[in-house]
Amino acid sequence: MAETDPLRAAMIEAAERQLASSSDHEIATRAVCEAVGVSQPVLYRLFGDKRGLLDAVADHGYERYTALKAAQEQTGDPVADLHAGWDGHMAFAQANPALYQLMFTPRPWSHSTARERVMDLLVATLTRCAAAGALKLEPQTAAQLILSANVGTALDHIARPALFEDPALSHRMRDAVFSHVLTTTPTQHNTDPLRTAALRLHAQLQLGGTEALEPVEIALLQRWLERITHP
Amino acid sequence: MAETDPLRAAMIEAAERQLASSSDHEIATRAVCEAVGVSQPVLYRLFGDKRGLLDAVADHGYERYTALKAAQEQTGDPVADLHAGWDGHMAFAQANPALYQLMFTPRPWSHSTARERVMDLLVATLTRCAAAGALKLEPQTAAQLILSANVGTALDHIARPALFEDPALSHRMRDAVFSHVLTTTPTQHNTDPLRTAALRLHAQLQLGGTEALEPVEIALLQRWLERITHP
DNA sequence: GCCAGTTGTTATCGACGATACGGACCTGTG
DNA sequence: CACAGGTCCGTATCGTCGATAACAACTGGC
Repeated sequence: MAETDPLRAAMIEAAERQLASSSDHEIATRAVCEAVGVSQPVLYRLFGDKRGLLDAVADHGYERYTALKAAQEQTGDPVADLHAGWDGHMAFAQANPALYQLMFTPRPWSHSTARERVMDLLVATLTRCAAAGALKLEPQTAAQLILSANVGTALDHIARPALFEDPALSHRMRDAVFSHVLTTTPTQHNTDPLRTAALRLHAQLQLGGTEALEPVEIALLQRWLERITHP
Repeated sequence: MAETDPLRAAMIEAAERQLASSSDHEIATRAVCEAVGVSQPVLYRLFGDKRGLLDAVADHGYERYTALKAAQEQTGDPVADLHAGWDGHMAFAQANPALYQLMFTPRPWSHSTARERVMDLLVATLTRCAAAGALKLEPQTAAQLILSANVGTALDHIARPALFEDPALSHRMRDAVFSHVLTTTPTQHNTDPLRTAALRLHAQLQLGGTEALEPVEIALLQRWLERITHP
């Protein structure tokens, strides 16, 4: 899964540098090739396309994104991790605005999986929240809400960077979405207790599994729990 | 303010058509000129730049946006109008995905005022909500929150258009933000009543003004109210 | 040793954004 | 009517870009 071809990695990093320093958030294949001392056909053999190069840059951005997150998450309290995750997302957008737009802005032909992988990261944290009984929704739905709000806020901040100086707006949005997604107190059952219990068990199974049941039985049980929690 | 030059308008519409039908959300100045039967230098004299043309297309998209909104708002209940505004925004994004991205995605060199004007429209509706005592925040802050969430959700839907078929996600986001911005019931004072009253008076003055005070006095009063409502 | 696959080069193509230049057209003045 | 000034548009062209064809050098396995 890691990058093995050093030339490929060098071109990706050169493209990323050029993307960050270009005024119009664009890159030129020629300049990328010059920066690493090879000729154009090399790029097209490695990435197939300029789009392929951009996809690789976006996927590489995901590595940087996870590196930034791995340094701050997993404090034991999944809800606290969730808050830190939101702020880390905003910090990443501020530090790499062009790369951020490449990763999170829709491109019609993109084959990059960066956004999906960020979603998976978020779903993992949310599943831990659900296991603690702190989640009102299914992790998948909650993740879509949180990520959309996070991206929308970050893009607004990128358009007017002065907003980054005052985190009030970002925190307001964060609280608005989180209060709609999380239970006010971890052990409170302010909705249907059956549904809450089912969500919690589903998350626990997702995280740790169990030795008491066969894998097939677990799979069926999970589908039953989804039928309880979904409609 | 309206478009007077028919040639300019024709080029904008041609560019918009080409933008909507292009697979990569790009336009070619040559093709736009061919579509209206003129040559390239005409475009550069009218718009100065390709960026200028795109800015004009974005601003023209704002006209279409307001036309869609004027047909459905102003039902007397400003909160209902606010809900319809959110759904109308999503419908606009679904109907014109490429134009939507041009209008609401950050472009480093853009001089388009489309997003600011959409903000102004939203602030106007929110001011009516504040006048009805239904707003917990200043209209400006609430508008930033709502617009960012709306854009984030719309971009997510554009990236995966299947989401448009089920409005559940969009409505969940809408409720999350609105419940953070609006009072649960219009006459309820669930926060500092002084602050709420000040917000309400500020909005009323913003909307209708008064004959009882001189303009200078009103201006000073508004500044006092802002000092009350702000921290 | 040789052949196939890999890896890189040079040279080139077509499309694009942008511009220099010249000519047609209108307009007002004598 | 003739003519000068400005406005408006087309022709031709430049430099850059993404992409590819054709060819050359290296490598490993039988």
